Amino acid sequence: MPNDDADRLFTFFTEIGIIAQLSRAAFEARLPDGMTLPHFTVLNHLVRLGDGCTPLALARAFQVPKTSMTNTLSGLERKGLIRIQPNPEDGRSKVVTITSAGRKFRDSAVVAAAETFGPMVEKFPAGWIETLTPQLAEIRAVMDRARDDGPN
Amino acid sequence: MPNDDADRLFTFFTEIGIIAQLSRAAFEARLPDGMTLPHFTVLNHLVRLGDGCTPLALARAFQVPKTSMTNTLSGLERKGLIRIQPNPEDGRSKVVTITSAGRKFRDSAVVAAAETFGPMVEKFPAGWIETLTPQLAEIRAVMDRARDDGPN
DNA sequence: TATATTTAGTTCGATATCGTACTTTATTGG
DNA sequence: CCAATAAAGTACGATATCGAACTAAATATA
Repeated sequence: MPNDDADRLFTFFTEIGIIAQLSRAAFEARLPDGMTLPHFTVLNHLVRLGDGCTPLALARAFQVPKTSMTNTLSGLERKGLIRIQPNPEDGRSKVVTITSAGRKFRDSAVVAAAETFGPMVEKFPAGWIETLTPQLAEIRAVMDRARDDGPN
Repeated sequence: MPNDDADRLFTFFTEIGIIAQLSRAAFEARLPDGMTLPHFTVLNHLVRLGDGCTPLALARAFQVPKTSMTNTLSGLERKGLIRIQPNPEDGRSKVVTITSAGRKFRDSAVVAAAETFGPMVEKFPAGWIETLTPQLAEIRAVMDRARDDGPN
């Protein structure tokens, strides 16, 4: 790879990183007390894609180590936003379900997100989000595959 | 903001966040021992934009709290990759300079980056990086401005 | 000039992240 | 059926991140 290509790539990932950091900080600033973005993200996933998945499935969905997911889930359970129960179909694993308090919290966080990002998005050029998102999704998919191939 | 818009926004930032996470993990896996992405990013900044800036300037450049920058810099100094000296022009502040070991390290990390991202980028659709990067930069600029306006 | 305010940096404490190693349960191969 | 291996989850330790409060130095104000 020529050096210029490396530079461009690096710039690209740097922009991605800074946007991720800024959006996370902006969103978390609106969240109550000890709640973090991962907490909300998990609740959102449970609402949108359904209950009853295992901790490991969640860890894979968000590309985090399972120890990180253990920590996130225990925080949510401590706050009464989810329940973690033994999996009747597999003694090794558990099943995560969202509580009604969890649903309520998620809904109010969606409102918070709207308030955080609403004023911002009005200033983005029209249609960018719609065209960028699928492109980013594809880039993500490529990176996922590269990762699955393992480090060669 | 309608709910659909909120959803789209959320999806967008989620993709951004996952790409940031994947790229960081892929890159750090190539870095020796205790080196992190922020370590490299600071060295890269010193090489590309020049030596002799203050810790606070670096913290602002990367949008991190100054306490985080203190930690990053002390790690780099411990490894002999930078020097931190008193600022002769301002008794409160310090001046950061990169050592030759730091330069050498940065150069080899650039190679590592090329090896990490080279095989990946070949699989991205041609030209995407070139068109996406300026768009992301503009989105980032909008978010920066929104942040500077402060919480209203 | 004397005091108040602002600025740069650090220290400290709380929490997040994540790798390693472990326990428990399932699955596989003989 | 039994041993070997794999898989799910957790405990633990190391480090990163970051907010609050602090110190020291510079600047503003009276």
